[in-house]
Amino acid sequence: MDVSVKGEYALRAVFELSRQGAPDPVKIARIAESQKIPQKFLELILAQLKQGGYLGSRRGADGGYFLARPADQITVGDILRQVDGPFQPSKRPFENEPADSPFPEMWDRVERALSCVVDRTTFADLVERWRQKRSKRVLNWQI
Amino acid sequence: MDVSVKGEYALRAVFELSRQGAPDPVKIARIAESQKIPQKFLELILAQLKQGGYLGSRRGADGGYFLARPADQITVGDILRQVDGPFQPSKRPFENEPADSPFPEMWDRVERALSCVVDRTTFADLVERWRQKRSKRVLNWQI
DNA sequence: CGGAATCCCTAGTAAAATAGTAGGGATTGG
DNA sequence: CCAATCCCTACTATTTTACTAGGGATTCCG
Repeated sequence: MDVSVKGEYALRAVFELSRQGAPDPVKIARIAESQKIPQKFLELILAQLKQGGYLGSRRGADGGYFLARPADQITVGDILRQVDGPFQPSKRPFENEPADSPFPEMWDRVERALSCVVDRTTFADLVERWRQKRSKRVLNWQI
Repeated sequence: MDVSVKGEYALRAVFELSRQGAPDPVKIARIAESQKIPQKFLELILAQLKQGGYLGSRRGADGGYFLARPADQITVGDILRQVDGPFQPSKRPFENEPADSPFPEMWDRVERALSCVVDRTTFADLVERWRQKRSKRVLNWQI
């Protein structure tokens, strides 16, 4: 029931790209630094996200990665499934499980509950919440 | 986001014990057979569940395992946490994460959503649903 | 056009987790 | 006493995780 480090990194990277908002590409090196992610590892992750259609890229000097679609059309669930694979509880039923087992139904509930959060949280939402938190902090700091 | 095979085995074993209802101990060999679990592996799992206070046991001929408390006071979440450890999303925040990160809050939501299912589903519930399903099947079979 | 900066692609790898197996010792009921 | 059962420790093969390494392909700039 956990999320891999790779998944975390992927979320952070997409968050970083969403935060910029700008359409100009951001370099891997910059994402890696600002989110404290090993650069070479991040390269692999970003390639995977591009392959999933979530990111685009440009090579050469002044190249980098960018969102392939607006931040309000990419969800946390999209990214996690792309890098960590599907949430497994749905892979049920178990091998030669009797038809009257109560577990598949429960796993369905679990998956729906999970989906309610991760498939409804877009990166636009995350950026908005982040901005709100930050403005509160600045307010406190000014008092 | 998946559940280990060990976790599945643990759930099935406790379900099997709950289904019997009887207070007399059930042998490991019997649980292993009826739920298709490698016996020696199951021994380890049951020991762990006993150590968590969910099961009791008796040795010797006519020994076995039994629920340490009523099935309506053991939840799926209890068992999963005992054998697979705590659900990791709560282990956030990430190392030296900025205070305004939007992720910890999201992981909290995820955990609450998960908890709503696994910590509210008792083995008494599972047995009840199983009985209902089975009675429906029998009904169909009789027509 | 040259060359530097960037992404791209394949491979390898150390450490940890997973899913067991093995072998015998301690208790208990008959 | 003895057979059946749980109990305990250790070992192990396989897979997954979290990276690292090295160079190739593009693109922009001057």
